[in-house]
Formats: sequence, structure tokens, C-alpha cells
Amino acid sequence: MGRSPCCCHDANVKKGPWGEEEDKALVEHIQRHGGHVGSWRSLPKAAGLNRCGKSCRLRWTNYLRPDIKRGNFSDDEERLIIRLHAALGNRWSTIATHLEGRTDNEIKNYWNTHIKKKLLRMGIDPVTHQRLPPDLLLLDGGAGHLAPPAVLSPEAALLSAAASLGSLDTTLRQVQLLQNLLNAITSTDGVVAAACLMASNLAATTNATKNSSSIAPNFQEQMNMLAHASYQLPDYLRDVPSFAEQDMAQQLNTITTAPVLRSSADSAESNQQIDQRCSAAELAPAETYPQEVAAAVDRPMQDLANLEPLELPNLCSLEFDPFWKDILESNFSS
DNA sequence: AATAATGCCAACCGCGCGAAT
DNA sequence: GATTCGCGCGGTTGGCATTAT
Repeated sequence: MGRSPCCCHDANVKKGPWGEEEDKALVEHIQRHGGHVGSWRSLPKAAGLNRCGKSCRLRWTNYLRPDIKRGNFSDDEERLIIRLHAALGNRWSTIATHLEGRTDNEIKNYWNTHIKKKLLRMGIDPVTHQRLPPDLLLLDGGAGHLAPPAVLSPEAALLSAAASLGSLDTTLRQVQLLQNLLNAITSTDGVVAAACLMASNLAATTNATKNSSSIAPNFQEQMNMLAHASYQLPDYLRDVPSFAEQDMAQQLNTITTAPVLRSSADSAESNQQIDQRCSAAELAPAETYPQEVAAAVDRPMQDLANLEPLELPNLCSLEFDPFWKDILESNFSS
């Protein structure tokens, strides 16, 4: 037969917040054993605690461990978390290994309560790290309320782009081009998403250049972007696949060579190392995309000089915050 | 001042994987 | 080989603190 049962299902073990005496007992027990826990299962009894071993482990790893760094997250840590999340997703424990003194629980909480909201308010999807379509941007002045969740279909994205472009005949041809493009590439979900993004980006580009006589190059740029990279990603994500693969390889080899933020003094160097790792990858080759895409891109562009001004939601005031302004400009400058 | 709404985070829950039996 | 558990993980919750009305 297998092992003996765990204490966690015992109704008599205490749950809920830890008291000072319990903390003291746990810390002293671990210190008596030279900082080595051994078996968490047997620890509560040995330490004189009426707790489940699992509860002891959580209390120690998330709160009592002596190397835990308390206090607010620095800008460097925040940037690193964003970048790591882009590469690794919700793998909080892996992310935590890159930030010395921070626990997975702490990072997870910080992400959910701070960073996620900031990204949303900036118009960035915190899950995909891609720019949200205009329809899903959060409106400033809404007392901080989030927009209702919504899913924008490719067709809706195109309609949105069309509406944003106004009713001029010349723009309809652009939208028709988008439609053709979409029809050609809807066999791949990821590229559909890219088409959605491009449609929204087109709308944003239109807004940005509403007083310019040279919108056509911008549109061409959007087309090229889709054809050659399929996604418009923030700079910090452009080489994420390589970064993620490297991280996986690291885990497989159980080699902990990843940069760790040890102090503000050498944090810049650590970030530089990450930059180097991220910049090692290359964009997907254009030939991996259907020929129809290339054909669409090669069509002559119409002059869109007389476009109607575009009504788009305003981004929130975070754009004027130095830290977030830096991220916005570096990732989404057109 | 009272109440409601929201923010925050420590702790819990349940699951998957690998190890022990 | 089958069974059972320890451990670690990500998701969720409960309750206190703070802010808004």
C-alpha cells in the first residue's frame, strides 16, 4: 500500500490567520534544524503546531522566510514582471525565481491588483500583451471602472475599422482589402487575431494621421506588419518565443543562469542580460504566410488624404506618468 | 458620522506530477 | 504495476483596510 494519510484532512488542525506564537514556533523549529525543513508533513508535530504541513509550508515560503523582501515593487521589478509574464504567462513560481526576495504569491497578487489594471487602462491586453482593439479600450473619467468584457470577432473588428475610417469611397477599398486579407488567412486562429489587431491598429493610425496627407504609407506599413510578423507586438514581446524557449531549456537543464535582481545597483545589468536574450530571436519568415497575403500587400494603395477625423476613446492619464509613458512610447510609437 | 464600495493580500483549495510504498 | 501521498503550483476566497458616497 501507499503512504500513511496526510494531516490536512484532519478536522482538528487549525486553519486561518497565523498567530505570533505559531510564527515563532515555526521559525524556531526551522532555525533549530539549520534552516532545513525536511518533511513538511512531519514538521507540525515536531514543532508543536496544530497546523497542516501544507499550511506551515505556505506560511514559511510566503511570509516567514528570512530572505523575503518586503515593501513596494520597484520600477525595475515591475518592468521585469511585465516582460517575464509576457514570456511565461501565469507561471508565477518561475517568474519569482527571477526576482530575489519576492514570492510567487506576492508577484501574483501584485500583478492582479496593480499591473493588470494599469495595462488595461493603457489599452494593452494583460493576457496577450497585445494592444486592445479600440472598442475594448477603457475610457478615462469612468471613475476607474472597467469596460464590460467583450469579444471582438474579426468581422466586428473590420466593421469597427470601417466605421472609424468614415464613409469615403477611398476608404472602402481599404476595408475591402482588409476583408480579402481576412478571408485569405482565417484558417489560422493566430492570424485572425492579427487581422483583428491590424484592423484596430489601422483605426488608430488613421486617428494619429488624420491631418496628414500621407496616410497611405502608414496603411502599407500595417500590411507589411501583418505579412511579415503576423502580430503587432510591443517591443518587449517581439522576441518572446525565443525567451520562453530559453526559459524552458533552462528548467530542463536545471541550470539557474537566469538574471536575478539582487539590488538596485546591478539591476540594470540584469535587465540588460534579458534584453540580450530577447534580442537573439528573429521574426517569423514572410514565406510562412499564404501567398494571398503577399498578393494583397502588393496591391497599390489608395490616397487617403481626405479621411474624416476618427473618434476614438482617449487613453487614460497614465500616458502622462513617466514610467508608463516610457513603456507606451517604446512599445507603441508609430 | 454611517454605510457601501473597492482595494488589497494572506491563506486556502484543488489539481497534476513525481516519488514512495 | 498499482496505489497513495508529498509537494509545488495557479486560482480563488475571506476578511481587514481604505476610500467614496
